[in-house]
Amino acid sequence: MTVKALHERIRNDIERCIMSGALGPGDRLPIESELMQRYGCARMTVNKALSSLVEAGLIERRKRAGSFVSRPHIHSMILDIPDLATEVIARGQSYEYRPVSVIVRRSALSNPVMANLGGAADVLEVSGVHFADDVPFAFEDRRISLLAVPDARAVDYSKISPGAWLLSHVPWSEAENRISAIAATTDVARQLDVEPGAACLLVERRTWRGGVGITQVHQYFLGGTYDLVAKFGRQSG
Amino acid sequence: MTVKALHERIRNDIERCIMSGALGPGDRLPIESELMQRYGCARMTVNKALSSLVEAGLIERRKRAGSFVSRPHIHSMILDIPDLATEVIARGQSYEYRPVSVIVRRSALSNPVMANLGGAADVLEVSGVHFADDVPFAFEDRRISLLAVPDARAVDYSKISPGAWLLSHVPWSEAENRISAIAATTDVARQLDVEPGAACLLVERRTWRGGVGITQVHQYFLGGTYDLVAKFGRQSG
DNA sequence: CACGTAATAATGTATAGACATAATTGTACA
DNA sequence: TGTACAATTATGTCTATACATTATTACGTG
Repeated sequence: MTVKALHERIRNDIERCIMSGALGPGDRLPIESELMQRYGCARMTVNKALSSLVEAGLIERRKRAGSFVSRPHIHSMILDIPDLATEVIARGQSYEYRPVSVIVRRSALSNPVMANLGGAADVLEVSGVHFADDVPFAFEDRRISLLAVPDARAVDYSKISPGAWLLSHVPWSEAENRISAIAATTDVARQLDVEPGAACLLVERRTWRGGVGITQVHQYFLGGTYDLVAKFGRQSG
Repeated sequence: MTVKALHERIRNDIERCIMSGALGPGDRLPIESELMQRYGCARMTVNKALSSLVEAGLIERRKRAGSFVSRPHIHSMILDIPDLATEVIARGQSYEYRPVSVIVRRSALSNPVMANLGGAADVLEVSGVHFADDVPFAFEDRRISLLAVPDARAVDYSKISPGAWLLSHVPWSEAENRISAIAATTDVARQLDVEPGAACLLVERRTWRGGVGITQVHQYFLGGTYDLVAKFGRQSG
């Protein structure tokens, strides 16, 4: 796969130097006019390559001082959050979601959980279990703002999981995931058919669209049957 | 914080439209020449703004067709992995690392764990416990390739944790994290001073530099005392 | 009607030059 | 000696223009 554009070639050249360690954190890059000569091109072309590296967090630039390879921060990595149904099916297993309960709760402003989902509007509470080959592997407990997503009320969640339905019907702009480990409560344990106290991976996700809360969900994954993978090239923060 | 550059202003204007939902996935943006007129600037300026949005994965552009808001993929998010010492201290607690064992293991190629760390070279195995206010909250079990990092042998790990030492002495280019929940083994439970079977968050991290394995670590966090947060603006891929 | 070809509309890349901005370095003066 | 100020250097932004690329649309002929 050859790179055509000159600015991309320049970018890739420098990126390779950084990735291979030939240029380490803090090292200074050649100045624009030197790269300009080396590649026999205009300054704007070099500039585009370097700007792209800045956006990617690979280098930092200071006026009068020059361009420098930035120190990688371990703090931010790319986390892959696969779609449950897709991943299970990709493993050659059958996937199914079975709702446990669906209720509409009149919102009370005093409830802090609700405040996130648009204040005084009603909230749909849907809980259910995800199965792989008819074995439960995740229990989820979700709240959906009926203010933001009135259509969610009419959906038949025995046909489609609320996550899948939301993903394909509601555009969203921001999300936050919190990942931790907890011991299964009796409730969760019963749904997942394990002993209370078994280790579970808990993913708490909240989703917004332009500042308005759409949904929040607690997903309890059976320890060992599921893991999240965060791959990483390089990043600055 | 006012944005100075015009291309950034244009970029932010459009970004806000997308984030607020005024422009939804699939919607078409004005063509360059229209934005050019609207902002009274040259085409290259508009182009820079739009290119930046492409790099950020917010929009996609097709020749002759135009620019379109891209559909967000839930698959990749930014995961924040804080530095343990920094985070504990930020909470106003005291931080300490105490090594449990440090041994040099002659590598055997047949051992698949070793293969990752450079084949036939020796490997340093360091395990220890992280304390917050003298209470253990994480146990870690780490292997360091002495081929990639010969200096690691001479470090006094009762003074500095291997993670902290590596971070400040060894540049790296790639990493992978695998996150899951497990029940504490008797070994881990003893180190963390909990009952065997207690829920733990397990983070397995592997780090490379230009394809050469540097270190791999298993970190067991006491369930509940620690969680990872993945924030998210918008991403495509 | 089908199909190949030309016109067209949009983005993609690149240039050369201009002026702005910021940080460092050097110099001159108190 | 130290400090204020000016010169220098490297990046930051923007313009106006040119030509390349590519997908769509329109057209015209067999």
